Amino acid sequence: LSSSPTGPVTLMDVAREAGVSLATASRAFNGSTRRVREDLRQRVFAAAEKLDYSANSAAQAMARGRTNVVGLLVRDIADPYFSSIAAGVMRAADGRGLLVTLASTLNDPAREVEHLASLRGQRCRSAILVGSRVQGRALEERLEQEITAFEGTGGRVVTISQPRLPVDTVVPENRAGARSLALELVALGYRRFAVLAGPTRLLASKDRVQGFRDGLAVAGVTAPVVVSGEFSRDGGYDSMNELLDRGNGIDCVFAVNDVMAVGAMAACRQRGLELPRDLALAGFDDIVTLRDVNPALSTVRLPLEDMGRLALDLVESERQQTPRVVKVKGEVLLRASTPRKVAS
Amino acid sequence: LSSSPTGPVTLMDVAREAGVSLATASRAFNGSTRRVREDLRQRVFAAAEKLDYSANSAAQAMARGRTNVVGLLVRDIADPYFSSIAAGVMRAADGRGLLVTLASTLNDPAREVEHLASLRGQRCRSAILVGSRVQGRALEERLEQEITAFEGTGGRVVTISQPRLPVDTVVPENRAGARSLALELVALGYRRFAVLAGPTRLLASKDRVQGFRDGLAVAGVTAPVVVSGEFSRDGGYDSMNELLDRGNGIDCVFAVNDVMAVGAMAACRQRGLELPRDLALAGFDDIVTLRDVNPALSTVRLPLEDMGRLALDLVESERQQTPRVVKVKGEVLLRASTPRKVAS
DNA sequence: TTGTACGCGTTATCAG
DNA sequence: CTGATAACGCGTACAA
Repeated sequence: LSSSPTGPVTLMDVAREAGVSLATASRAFNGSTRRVREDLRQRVFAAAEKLDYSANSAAQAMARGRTNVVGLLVRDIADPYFSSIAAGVMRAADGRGLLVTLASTLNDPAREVEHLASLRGQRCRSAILVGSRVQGRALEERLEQEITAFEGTGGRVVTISQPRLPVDTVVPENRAGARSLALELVALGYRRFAVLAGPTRLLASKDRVQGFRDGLAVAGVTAPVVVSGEFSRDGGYDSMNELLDRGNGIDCVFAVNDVMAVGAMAACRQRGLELPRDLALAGFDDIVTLRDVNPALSTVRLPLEDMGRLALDLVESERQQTPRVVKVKGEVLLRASTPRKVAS
Repeated sequence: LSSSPTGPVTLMDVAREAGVSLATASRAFNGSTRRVREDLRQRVFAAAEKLDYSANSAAQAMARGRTNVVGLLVRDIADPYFSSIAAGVMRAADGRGLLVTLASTLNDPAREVEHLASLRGQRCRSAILVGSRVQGRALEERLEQEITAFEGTGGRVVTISQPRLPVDTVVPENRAGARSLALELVALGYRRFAVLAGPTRLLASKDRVQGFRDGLAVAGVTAPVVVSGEFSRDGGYDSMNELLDRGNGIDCVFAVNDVMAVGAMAACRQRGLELPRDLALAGFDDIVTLRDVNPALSTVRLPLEDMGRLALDLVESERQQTPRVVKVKGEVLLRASTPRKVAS
């Protein structure tokens, strides 16, 4: 070989090997419109191939002022809600030749800000924040400030959540979905409802509870008993236990998300309650896990993967004057966990 | 303010604001051992805070020759096996102040190579390849070549899989685990086994099948019927259907991983077969999903999150002369899906 | 201890 | 269409 393996091979090496200038080599790869003579172009490619050249994207990032990586902030990648969305984002990113760097906030809004700052340092071209916004003006302000800083470096931000931030947002229709669900459950014959809610500060939870309440009110049914807990499987498990301990004559439970519902099922199972004979149960999201849960769980379906793709499309599209909002409908799915109620 | 918002604020801006030289500002942040006078140090930090400075990591990467991002290659982030490992990696990375960029190979070994090349371009400090190696010398050679190139840029590589590549590896004891499982199942009274295997080229599948075979042989039990399919839920579903169509008198099925087992359960359910009454079933991995599957599925537990952490520790530790192998034991977990068999 | 100056690998600008 | 050459933001010998 003409070059000894002294560190990584650079574009300069390729240029030398091809007998062209650095500039020409650069243009051969990413010159706007074919402005390089074909034979030279070929020579450059051949040289690159031979030397096993791989462009240093850090250097490109510096020269261009932007990377081709998009940052993805989720609460917990092991949660199927987030991992499905992540899969959607990654698939879309892949199609555009973008890289995805992932960070988990682990339920801590402060970490969300920290990580976003870190992504800013990386000069990510864009960031996708997924997960419910929380109440609290102080937190929100800190985040807004960081978003401004992020955008100041030329990056774009989008969220998948409630439209509380001045950025493009993919919004699941939590309220409307929960409302529809309530109506359908009433139509099935249920009358005494309970809701397993998440933390009160979580807006997604709040919206779903409210929507469910609305639906019941419209149907003229007694307001539900509400138990609050963590927005997780264990939260659902604990809340269901708490509910059962109280021992009121509930006939249908709505858990504000599927992971909670699934935890609630475990609680029932453990206490010898049989679903849906002894109690009906519904969730929200339609996470993939549900395919394998018994009895099949009624829920409000959100197109998780699509939402991820949508978010990436948004963040890669031309910036608009005012923040866009893409609403995503929830589809009520009635399954075995909420059969039509027979006259009691 | 003293600076107008002309693009991102650089270290230069901070230095100017603090009234020190660029070098001093740089050292204040990452000078090896306190070589900067305390008061200057404070001034620099104050200025950085005021200007909301965030170091441009692309520039740092160039100056240093390495990034603080580790690449993570998985088959599919929506698969709980991979998302649990990813969670472990990310948690560990977080503790070290590292960023994680994630890529999915989507079952295509060629994409694995492509993505690794892409990570090389990013000058990732390290890459973690998770997912079973496949048979095929050509693919392996291409991958080895790319690994060499990756390491040529100063990066480190580790795999979580079979130790086929000349890099540090976290190795689940597939064979021993499956062997133990077989022995325990025989001890429970089962005699006529079937195995739902993955693609024959997948080494993890191959090892597990072989281990299971070994166990049965040791116990003097007839060799199992083997059905091969995809290494996924749908693969398990299809394979189980195929098995049931054949209609031989199997009393216990071993699916080589949990997602396949879960697919197999769905197939049984759909055909009106009741587990474990009509058939016993066991899987491998102990993915989190299993918590919510009914009946509880017997399996061989792998400490997925720990494996992710282990991999990161390995890849961030001092490089050794010869590739290290960290073996991870599988723990047989007998649950409701494989009850002690009553005399038939 | 602090400051000056150079280099990292690319892109982009401006002459040829 | 091609080739010098100046940025890009930071780390770090080297000099003071």
